[in-house]
Amino acid sequence: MNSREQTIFRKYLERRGLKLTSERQALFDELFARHEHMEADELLVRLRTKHKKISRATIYRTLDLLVDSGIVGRVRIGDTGYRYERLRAGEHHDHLICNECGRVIEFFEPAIENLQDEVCERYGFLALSHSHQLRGICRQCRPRAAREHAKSVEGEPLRARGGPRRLRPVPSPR
Amino acid sequence: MNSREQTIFRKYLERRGLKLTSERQALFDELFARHEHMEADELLVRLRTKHKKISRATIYRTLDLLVDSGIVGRVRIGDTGYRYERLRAGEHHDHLICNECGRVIEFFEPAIENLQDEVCERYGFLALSHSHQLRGICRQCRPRAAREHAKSVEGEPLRARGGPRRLRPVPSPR
DNA sequence: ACTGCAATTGAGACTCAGTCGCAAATGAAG
DNA sequence: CTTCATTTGCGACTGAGTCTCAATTGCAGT
Repeated sequence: MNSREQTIFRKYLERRGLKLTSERQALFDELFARHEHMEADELLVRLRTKHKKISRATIYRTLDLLVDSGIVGRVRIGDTGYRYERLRAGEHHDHLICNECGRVIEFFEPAIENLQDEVCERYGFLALSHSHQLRGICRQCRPRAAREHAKSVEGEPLRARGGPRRLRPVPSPR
Repeated sequence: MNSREQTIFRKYLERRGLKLTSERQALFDELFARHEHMEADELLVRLRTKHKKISRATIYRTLDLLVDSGIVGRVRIGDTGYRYERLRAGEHHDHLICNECGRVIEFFEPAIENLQDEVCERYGFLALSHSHQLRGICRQCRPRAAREHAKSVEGEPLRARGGPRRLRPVPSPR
C-alpha cells in the first residue's frame, strides 16, 4: 500500500527521527484497511488474531503518533474511551450517533463551519479543532424506539441522557 | 434557596419516590452556588472543607440524579473525566475551550442550532442532545501563544492536538 | 553486509475516574 | 414513634490508559 496517508506518516516519522517499525506499519494498515471507528483494544485484538504480536502500550503509543501526524482522528463516541478513525486528507466531518444501535453517521455542513468561524471571531478565539456530535435515534431505529416509548409512562418525554448511566426506571404513578 | 431548579429537583425526586437527603441538598447547593464547571472530586473537596461529610460514591450517584433531572449538564471539557455545570431552564449553550489556560467560554448561535435540525432531517435522525466544542486559544492567550510559537520551528503550523498527550517536541532540523 | 546506538518494544505494575456490594443509617408515610 | 424502603459510607473493584525498564530492533554510516 502506498497511499497518500502512508506517505504523510512516513514523512512525519522521518522528520522527527522516528522509525517506521513493523508494529507501526501493521497498526497503520489495520486502521486504513477499512473505514471504521475503532477502539484501541479492538485494534489490539484484530492484530493479535492476525498472528501479529503487539503490546497494548505500543498500540496506544502508535495511535498517538498517527493522531499527531494528522491522518487519524481521535473521537469520543460512547462515554468511555476513544475511537480512532482514518481521516482523509483535507476532508472533515462531524458525527451523528445513534443511542439505540450505536451507528455512527458522518456529516458535513459547510454553513455550520462558517458560523463557527463567526462565533470565534466574536470572542477573539483562535479555533484549532472542534468536535460536534448529535446524539439521538437514527432512521432505522426510530420505528422501534417509538413503539417502545409508547409502552412506557405517558407524559414522560423521550429525553436525552448524559450517558448510559443506568437509573431505575420511573415507576408508574399510583 | 428556593429557585426554579430547586423545585424541579424536589419534584423529580418525589416523582420517583426518592428522598431529598441532606447530602443531595448539599451537593445541589454547591453546584448552584456559583456558575462554574466543576469536577466530581472538586465538589467532594468543597463539601468536605465545609464540614459536610459526604462520600465519593454519593457524589457520583447524586450527580447522576441531577443530570437525569435535566438541571445539571455533564460535559467533557478536558480529555479526562467529566465536568458538571448548572443548566438554566430553557437555556442552552455550547463551549469554546482554551488549550492554553483551560478557560471555558459559553456561546450560543441560533443559526447553528437551526442548521443542526436541517442536518438531522437530511438523515432522518431524531436528535436528543448534542455537544459542540471548539478548542483553540482564547483572546487572552493569543499574544503569548504567538510569541512562544515564534520561538519554535518555522514551517510547523500551530496544529490541533487530539488531547494533552505529550509527544516529544519536534527537533530543529539540522 | 556489519556495527553502533538511539529509538522502540513488551510485560506488567501502576494510576485515576468511576462503579459496586453490603451493612449500618436515615427520611418520611402512617 | 414506628416501620421500612431508600440512602449512605466504606473499601474493594474495574477498565482505559500510562509508565518503567531491560531486551530488541531499525537505520545511518561504513
